[in-house]
Amino acid sequence: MDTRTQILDVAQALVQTIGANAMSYQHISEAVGIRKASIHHHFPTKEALIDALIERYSERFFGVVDQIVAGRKTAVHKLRDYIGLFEGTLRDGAQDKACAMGMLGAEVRTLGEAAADRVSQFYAQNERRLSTILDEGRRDGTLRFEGASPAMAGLIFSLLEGAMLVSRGRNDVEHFRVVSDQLLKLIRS
Amino acid sequence: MDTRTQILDVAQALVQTIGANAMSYQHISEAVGIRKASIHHHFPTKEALIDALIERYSERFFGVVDQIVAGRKTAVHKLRDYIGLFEGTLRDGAQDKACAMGMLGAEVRTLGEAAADRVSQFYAQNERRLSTILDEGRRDGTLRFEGASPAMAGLIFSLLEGAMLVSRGRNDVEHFRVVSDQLLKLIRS
DNA sequence: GTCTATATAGAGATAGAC
DNA sequence: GTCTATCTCTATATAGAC
Repeated sequence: MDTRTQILDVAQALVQTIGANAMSYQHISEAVGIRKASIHHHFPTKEALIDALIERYSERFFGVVDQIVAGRKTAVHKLRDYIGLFEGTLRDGAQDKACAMGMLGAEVRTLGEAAADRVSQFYAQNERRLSTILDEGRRDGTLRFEGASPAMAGLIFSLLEGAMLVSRGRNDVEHFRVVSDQLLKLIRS
Repeated sequence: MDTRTQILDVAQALVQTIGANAMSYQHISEAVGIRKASIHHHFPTKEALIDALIERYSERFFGVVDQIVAGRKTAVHKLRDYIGLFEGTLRDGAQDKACAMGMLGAEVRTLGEAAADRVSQFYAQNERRLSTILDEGRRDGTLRFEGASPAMAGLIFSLLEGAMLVSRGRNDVEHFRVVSDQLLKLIRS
């Protein structure tokens, strides 16, 4: 694996566990096995590293999400799969990882302009995908809820980000499943 | 106002906007108008400052929450008031502030043990209060939902924390209201 | 592309005068 | 209780050899 990828992998894992502000070149240097100065060859500044990390994370995430949305399952199954992405992140590896974009959302006032914009877009685009699934659920009869789909999509996305945050804070990964199961109880036909 | 209180006020506002890791004695020093060294007289370490901040924040928060819970309104109105606490924080002051405990939740892996414990307790205690309101709502007939009250309480708390995070990330405070209104549409009788 | 060496800034923290 | 002065450590970043 090339060094650039290794750096991004380590940096992303650090963002997902301790956040961008607590992440340092020293951390990355030790984990990758190169000197701090060498990181600057691949990413001239920390801001550039974070920007690159966000771009890759978004691209990958929507790659998976769009596959779910375009699939042939019923809407409620698509929603389950979507929720599974978040739960999978929480259960990924030894350390419980948060959504990188959730962590950066908390730190958004300390990010550069480009990064802050991308975080905002990530949220809006997730809600758009969710809204599509919800509309489909009303059509195929697998989902039922009061209110408009975009508002419900906003609720679901905030809920999933919040549940990751709270589950980690409680040191109880299972809490995420309790909450997401409760969501499905509310909107499943 | 005494210096200790001023320091706590500034530190709390900083945690709520940029987070504990981005907050420095330099920031506090400038805002309060004393030297960095003087802060150490009141709080020997940053960890002690954060611990004190958390204790005060929790105490104040539950002071208000318990008044809401103990009031004579219907459960749905109590829930509205509870949600209003979060929205009020978001709209407090010029800068949009997050819940201090939400910010610290994101940073929980970088906190000391005492602080991490208190964050965890804050979450659990909020859910307990919410569960009480939800039980009451089923009794007084103002709330209706599938599933158990503790699970629903977990959902609501994660939702509110997540909605604050996402609303700030989207740079759209109104988003919080859209989401919280949608919640009420789902569970109001 | 990675290294050593270094620059510069800022962090949290301490000692001791007033 | 606040100050000046200083310490130590770590942060991001750069220069230039290999």
